[in-house]
Amino acid sequence: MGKGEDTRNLILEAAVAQASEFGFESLTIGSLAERTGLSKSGLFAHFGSREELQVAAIEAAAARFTEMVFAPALKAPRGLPRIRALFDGWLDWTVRSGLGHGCPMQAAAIEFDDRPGAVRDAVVWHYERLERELARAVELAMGQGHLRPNLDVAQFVFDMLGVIFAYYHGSRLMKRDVSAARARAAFERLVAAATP
Amino acid sequence: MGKGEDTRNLILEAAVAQASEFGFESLTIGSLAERTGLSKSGLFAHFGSREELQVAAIEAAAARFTEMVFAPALKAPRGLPRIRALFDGWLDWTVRSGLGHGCPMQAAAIEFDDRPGAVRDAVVWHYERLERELARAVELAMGQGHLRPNLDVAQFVFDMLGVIFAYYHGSRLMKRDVSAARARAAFERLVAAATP
DNA sequence: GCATGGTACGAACGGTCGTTCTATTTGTCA
DNA sequence: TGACAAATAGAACGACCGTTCGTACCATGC
Repeated sequence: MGKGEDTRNLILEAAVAQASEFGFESLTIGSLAERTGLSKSGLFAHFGSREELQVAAIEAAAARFTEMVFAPALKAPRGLPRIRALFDGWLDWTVRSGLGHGCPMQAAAIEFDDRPGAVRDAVVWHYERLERELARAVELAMGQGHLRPNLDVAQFVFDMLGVIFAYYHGSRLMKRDVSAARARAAFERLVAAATP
Repeated sequence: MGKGEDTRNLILEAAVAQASEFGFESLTIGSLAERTGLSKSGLFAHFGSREELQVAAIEAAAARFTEMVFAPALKAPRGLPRIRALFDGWLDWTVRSGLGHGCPMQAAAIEFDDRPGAVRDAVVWHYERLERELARAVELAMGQGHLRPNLDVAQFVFDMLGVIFAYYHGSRLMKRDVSAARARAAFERLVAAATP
């Protein structure tokens, strides 16, 4: 495909980085044009509107998450090891992605949770997919006998999300180095309560 | 004090409501002027800058949280009942406050976690206070014998925050009615693991 | 009843916003 | 290489941004 595709990907890379630091509301045509060295109209031509640009940035962030967290976890043996790999990868995927600032998906989730529209729909869609995949990994672990068979899967996913969110809060806002250790401790207690 | 104080409070009430729905980045002089029926310059005169307005809105939101969550919980007997009161009040304080949209403090936490400045400082300050008060309540419960004496207080606070954040995620973004029940179940498991 | 000072208004500033046009450059393929 | 399409630039638009300034209102204390 043409060179337009490359430019588009370059723009989205810059967009995800900027959203990680300043949120999706900061994704303006002008600031992204300056960041990428394009003209406003040249950049705009790749997307029909600002909203489409934001949606594309969500998709790009989700793709990066899949690549950085899910794909590596699939290499771990199914069951508890894979769940651990998911959790570990989830904790620092933004840093390993070179984003170095907050998780863009969570930023989008907060920014758009009360704003109906295409962006919100995209965020919800990706979180549903994420939680579904997570639930599937838990069920696999139950099938392997790593987790007890009467485990409430949705509750386990809920609890695991809580640990991640508390970690983001502690590390990104409060800048506490101890947050990673706290998150791992919480996760281990969660697993211990779910083993047969 | 004069009528200026009243107007200022009216502005801040509108600001907190708007931040609950659209975030603190949406707090523009123009939109708030229209919302309150004031002129732009008339509203602006109450604050030296937009940033000061945002800080004042943070303070107002924090004051509302104290009034709606902490103050009622202090009426509960110290120990576990008070912690339960804090948790219950925390879950739906925005609804009882007439905000009806997301928790403004969490929105501010995400929006400003990577943006140094007065707003971020205010957010961090209030979360530190909140977690300190929470830790004090836990210590009181340990003193009462409701929680085991070797409990890791900071870890308990971390876990409790996680439950709250997971609840906000489930109820505000994913619009799942079951989130409150999941949050209560998670909290009860947390308490059960912390009792002597 | 009148001065005084806090309170609000209206107009204007330079800048940025998203978006729309029309050119112009650039890349691709016969 | 030449033709044609894709990709980018440039200028302009109306709207809104935060902020400043000069002026009017209006409540209060004498």
